[in-house]
Amino acid sequence: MAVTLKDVAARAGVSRSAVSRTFTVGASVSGKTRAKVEKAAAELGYSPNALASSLTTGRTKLIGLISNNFHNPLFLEVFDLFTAGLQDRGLRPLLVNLSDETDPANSVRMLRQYSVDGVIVASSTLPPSFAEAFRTAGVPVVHSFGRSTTMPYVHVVGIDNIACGRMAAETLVQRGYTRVAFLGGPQQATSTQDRAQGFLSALAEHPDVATTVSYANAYTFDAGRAEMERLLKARPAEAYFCGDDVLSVGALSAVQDAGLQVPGDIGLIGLNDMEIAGWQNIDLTTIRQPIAEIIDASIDLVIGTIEAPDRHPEIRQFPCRIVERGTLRPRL
Amino acid sequence: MAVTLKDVAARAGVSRSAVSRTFTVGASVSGKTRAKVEKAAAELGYSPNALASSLTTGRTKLIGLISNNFHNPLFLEVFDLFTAGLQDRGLRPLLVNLSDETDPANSVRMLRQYSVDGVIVASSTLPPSFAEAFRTAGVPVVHSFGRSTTMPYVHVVGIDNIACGRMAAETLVQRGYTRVAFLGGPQQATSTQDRAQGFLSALAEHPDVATTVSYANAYTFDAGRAEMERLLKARPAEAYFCGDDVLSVGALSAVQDAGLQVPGDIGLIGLNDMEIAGWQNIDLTTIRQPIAEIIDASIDLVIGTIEAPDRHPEIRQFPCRIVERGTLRPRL
DNA sequence: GCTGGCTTTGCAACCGGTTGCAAAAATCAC
DNA sequence: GTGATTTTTGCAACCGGTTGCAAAGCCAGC
Repeated sequence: MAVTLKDVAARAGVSRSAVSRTFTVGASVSGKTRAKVEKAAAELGYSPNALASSLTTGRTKLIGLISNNFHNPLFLEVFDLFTAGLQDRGLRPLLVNLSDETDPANSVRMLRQYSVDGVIVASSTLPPSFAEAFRTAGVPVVHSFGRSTTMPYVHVVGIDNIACGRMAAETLVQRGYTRVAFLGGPQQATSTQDRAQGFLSALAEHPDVATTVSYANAYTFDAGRAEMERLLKARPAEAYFCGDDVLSVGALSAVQDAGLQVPGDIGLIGLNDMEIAGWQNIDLTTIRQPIAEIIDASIDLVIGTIEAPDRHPEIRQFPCRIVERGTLRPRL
Repeated sequence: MAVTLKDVAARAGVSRSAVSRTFTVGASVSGKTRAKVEKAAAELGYSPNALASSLTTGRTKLIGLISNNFHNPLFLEVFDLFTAGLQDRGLRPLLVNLSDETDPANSVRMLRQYSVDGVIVASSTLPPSFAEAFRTAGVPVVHSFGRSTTMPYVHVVGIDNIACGRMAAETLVQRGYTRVAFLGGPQQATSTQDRAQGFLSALAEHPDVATTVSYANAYTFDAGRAEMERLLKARPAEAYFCGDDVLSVGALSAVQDAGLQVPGDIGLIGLNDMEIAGWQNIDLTTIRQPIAEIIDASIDLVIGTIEAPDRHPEIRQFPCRIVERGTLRPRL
């Protein structure tokens, strides 16, 4: 059915090696045979079998892209950038949806069966141990949007969540809010833990500002809305730093439905700057996470590690910045 | 580095075939050797190389998942369901982002290099010819969310866009609107063409209802908003059927910003029922597209075609239904 | 025309598996 | 225990490529 190396060799009247060589860059072939081979290949519609060649070269150009965030609109942008970025570099993403299953062993095994050259774990909620399982199995791996530890065992690319928490706190203080709160995502998510820590530690320097903390049980609209509804029953804070943008939008809708004004009665600041945050009927003030840079760096790191497997684990953190929109009152 | 069949065979004291057989279901192995092999495999941490075996079996269990919709939140749900559904059936999605490149030849070549067992084209904007290129190349293919023609050349799974247009029209008439409009997506998208056709043909039976048509230049928030802003400058219709949900939300935001009430002054009905449409601060009345069914059917069809390549091209259409929310006034 | 150096070519082994076939082993019937 | 039948096993060839190596081809210089 499919046309192979042998067919082309026969047609071109050369050896199989000659054909193989014309399709490997940097191999030694004379102009004459190359021409013959290319002609035959074109006539037969031949294109080399990437999988077969991977057997000997040890490279499949397949990259496992693992995520458990299939409900956060930000991740559509993430997938867009990852797939486009990998393609541009001649790599192919093998997508793994981890939503249900949480056992890393399974994913490790499966991705090794397909001998992926490397793995990118794109998640802010998976524990570091997940990505580490790949390293242990000898697969180059980078954890994107992960938590940075001081002694990383794998590459981690992302933002400084503690600094973001601090940035949110300082922004709220600057805007003159005196009763502020953190509305986090699930408490076991490292991203939420770090954001809370940064937020609280910055506010510790402002004893005049009252601070509270609570957690939604997921990074979802419904969870954010439910938690905010709960908060509104008692005396709410003047401004909330929400764990992420979807959560913020959920909270926003609860506030509006309660008949309160944003940012007049209650201020909100999110984190991520997903596309939707800029939609004029959402118009969420938020902290922008530079996902394009994070993804670029992640791809570069995974490629670098494929080429030099013993490369030392690296942390790459990208600065975030506030995107001013309509859910926080202006600077005093 | 990696442990292979040979290593296991040596350790278990059997031939390579014996090892291969214990890992192929339905092969003839005695309980005794199977035990020996499994023990050795476990000790060595062996798992078979799927790519190597694909060489002889001709099956990679790789499915190309091609899309150009990386900016429509609906497609995050689509990717979620596709990846999960494929995984459940032991298949792996090789994701292809077609956003920039539009030449099918390239994708065909690339996916053949990776000898995918089949291809799913998930897009409502790509022309039928795109999916057909795979069929011509001998690759099992199904076009999900595609246009159904009477004489299909490939499997097409989706909804009846003409019927949806008609459903929208009839709904608007039932609600007592007398000046209605279609606000389509890009005019060259087959989905928009069909929805317009259904909408207009149904309204042709209601000569008392004034009907207009216009098109946004993309299925995006900004395009929907821009087009609605333009429409609001003249005397707008009483109700709009928008090409899809993102477009609707864009239009919605324009209407609200103009100080008009929805559904009081202007009614809106979308199509898709993406998750966000149900968010309480969007609360979009829309026509629900049963994506889970569509995706399930797509996967079944692609598997069926892998098993029986000469299978006749099939059309599978799933019924849509109205999801009542807050952007259309109630039935009179 | 011959020698030496460099390039090109084909052979054959190999990558990690699968599988048809025939021999060996186990099972069965008597 | 014997012969016939069935099951299990290993050999060897193959899937579609790559690559080290040595032979062949080429060209320059003398």
